[in-house]
Amino acid sequence: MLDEDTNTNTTSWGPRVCDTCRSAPCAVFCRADSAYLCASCDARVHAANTLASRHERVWVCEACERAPAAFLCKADAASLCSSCDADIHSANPLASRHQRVPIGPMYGPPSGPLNGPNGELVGMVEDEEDEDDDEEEAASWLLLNNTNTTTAAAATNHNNSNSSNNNQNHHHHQQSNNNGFLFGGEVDEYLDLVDCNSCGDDDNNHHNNNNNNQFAVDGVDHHYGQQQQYGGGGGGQRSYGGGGVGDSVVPVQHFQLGLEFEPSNKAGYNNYSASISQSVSVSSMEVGVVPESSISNGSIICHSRPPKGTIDLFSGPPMQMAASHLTPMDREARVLRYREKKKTRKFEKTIRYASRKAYAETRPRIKGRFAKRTDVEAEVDQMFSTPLMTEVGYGIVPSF
DNA sequence: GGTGCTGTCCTAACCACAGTCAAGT
DNA sequence: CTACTTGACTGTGGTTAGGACAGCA
Repeated sequence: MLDEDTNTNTTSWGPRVCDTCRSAPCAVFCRADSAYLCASCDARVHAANTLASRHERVWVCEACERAPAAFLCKADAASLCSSCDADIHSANPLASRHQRVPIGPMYGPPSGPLNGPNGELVGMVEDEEDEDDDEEEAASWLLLNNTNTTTAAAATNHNNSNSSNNNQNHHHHQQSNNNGFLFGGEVDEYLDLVDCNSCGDDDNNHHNNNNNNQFAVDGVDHHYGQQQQYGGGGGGQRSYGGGGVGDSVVPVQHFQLGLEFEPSNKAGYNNYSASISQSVSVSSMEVGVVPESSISNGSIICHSRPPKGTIDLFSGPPMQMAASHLTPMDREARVLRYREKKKTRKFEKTIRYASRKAYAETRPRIKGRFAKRTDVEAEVDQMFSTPLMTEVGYGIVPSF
C-alpha cells in the first residue's frame, strides 16, 4: 500500500488522512498493512479477526501527524516521530532533558489492553498511564470536588511540608496551596480559569505591564527566565492560543492574525501551530519574533488593561467559584484543553520587538550590562548604518 | 541522623536606550 | 478638535551575585 513516507492522500501540509476512510485524520500506523488508520478504522480492521489483531501498530506522531511515532515524551505527554523528537528536544536545554521512552509496537485488539511481545505494557498503555497522570494533574487545576478526588488528597500531601518553602517548587514543580487555591505554575497558562485573567496579555497587549506580577503569588518558577531561554510563561511568550478566547470551553480553532502559516516551525507541536503562533521565525535563532506592527493590530482583548501598578489577579470570576460551577462535560472539555495546551507548549523565547533585539545586540556592554554609547561609537554606528539606509532608501549623503 | 563543606545549577538583577503611549499644552 | 511636547514606561541581551540543592565526609 503506501510507503511510510508517502503523502499521496494528504494535502501538502496537515495531518495524514486515514488510508481506509480517507476522511478522518490517522491515529495509528499499521506496519503489517503499511497503512495509516484512524481510530475507528483501526478498531474495525484489527478487531476483525485474530490475525489482524496481531498486527503491529504504532501511534502516529502527534506533532507532524504524518509519521509513525518513535518516542513518547513523558514531559509533553506526546508521541513523536524521530524527526519531530529531534527538532523539539533540541530546541533548548530544558526540552532536551525531557524524559523520552521508545514506543514499542502495539498488539491486540484496539479496545483491549495492548501488550508487547513479552506481555509488557507498551505503546498505548504508556500513554494511558501518562494520561492518568495528566488527568490527576489536570484535575488538580480544576479545583473540583476536593473531597472526593485523590488529586485533592495528593495536593494536600504535597503541601504538608512546603508551607514555608515555596522555593521547592522551583525544581520539583510542586504546587503550593494557598488557602485552598492552587496557584500552580502552569495553571495560568493552561486553564481558562485563569486565561480570563491573562487574556489580553502579551499576545494581544504589548503593554502587559510585567505579567510576572500577575501570578507572582504562586512562588512557582515558571522556568521562563528572560535570559535562560526556557520559554516565557510570565513576561515571555504566552502564545498558547488561550488568550483572548474568552469563556469558550471546548478547544477552539484560533486564527493567526496577519501572519503567514509557518509549517516548518516545529518549535511547538505544529499541528497546533496555526492556532498558537503569533510569532514568526525571522532569523536563524531559535526564537519566534513577533513583528511590532502585529502586536497592536492583532488585539482580541476581552479585558481592559488594568490600571498601571495594579495586579489584576482577581479581575475574573473567582477561581473557586468558576470551578465549582463546572459540569462534568465542562470539566472534561477543560481537561482536554489543558492537555492540548500542554502539548503545544513552546519553550523558546519569543522576541516581540525585533528592533529592540537588534539594538540590544549591537549595544556596548560592560560585564554584560548595557553601557553608555560614546560619541565615537555613535559616529561609527552612523557610518555603518547609513549605507544600509541608502540601500533601501533614496540615497542619504552621510555627513562627516 | 545531623552538620558542615564543596561543587553545580539556576534565577533575578543590572545596565542603556529606542520605541510607545497617555497626559498635558 | 488637532497637533505637538513631555514624561513615564517597556523590552531587549550578556554577565554575575547569590540562593538552592545534591553529594560527600
